Amino acid sequence: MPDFNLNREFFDRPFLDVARSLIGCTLCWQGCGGRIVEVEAYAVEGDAACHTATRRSSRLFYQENPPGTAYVYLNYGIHWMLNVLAREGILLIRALEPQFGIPIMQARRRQENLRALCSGPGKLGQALGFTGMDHGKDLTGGVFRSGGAAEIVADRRIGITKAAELPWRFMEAGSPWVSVPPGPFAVRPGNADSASEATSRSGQR
DNA sequence: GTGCCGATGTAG
DNA sequence: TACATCGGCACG
Repeated sequence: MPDFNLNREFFDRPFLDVARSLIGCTLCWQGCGGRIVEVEAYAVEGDAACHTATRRSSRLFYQENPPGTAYVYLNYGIHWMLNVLAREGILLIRALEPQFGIPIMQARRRQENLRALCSGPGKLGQALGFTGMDHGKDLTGGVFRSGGAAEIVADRRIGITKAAELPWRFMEAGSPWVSVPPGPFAVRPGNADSASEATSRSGQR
């Protein structure tokens, strides 16, 4: 089984490729983390939901930092969101299967249930202890490591109002650790007939 | 199970 | 003012 560090070259690829590749990889931050099962992608150009569309400071940050840099920000005044810069895009790490430092994460979350530890970007940020102090840090030094093969499902992004129809929320198929399971619009990337796939999926519900 | 709602910081 | 969210509470 391959287990190598995800270096600068890994993140310096088209951001959608990086997003898909991250599923099944490992994230370990100061002893806490696990297997990544959900990642959302935002395009630096032409994506109304991306911070770069409305924030000059965000565009500047993207321009001044290389792929593999942490983009951490506070949302709703409460939740720290972990993102990683990639080529032409920013990737939100939304959920992972807890594997490392579980007692510490349980303490930070004040939550015993493993399913509730990292199943959402806010929970993940709290469990791993990310804060604004980590904004701008380099994550290519062993934080991310490759994992085994993963079957990918793509669905619409959630929690946003602008450009929400883009199928840029990537998950591991069948994973019980995601924030929200794939819905009727979910597709397997690379499937030519996504519409019929979505129809048959919704019909099985 | 569903749905509403308040918390709380900050960029624009 | 609008958020890339979450947990608690009401309901039944």
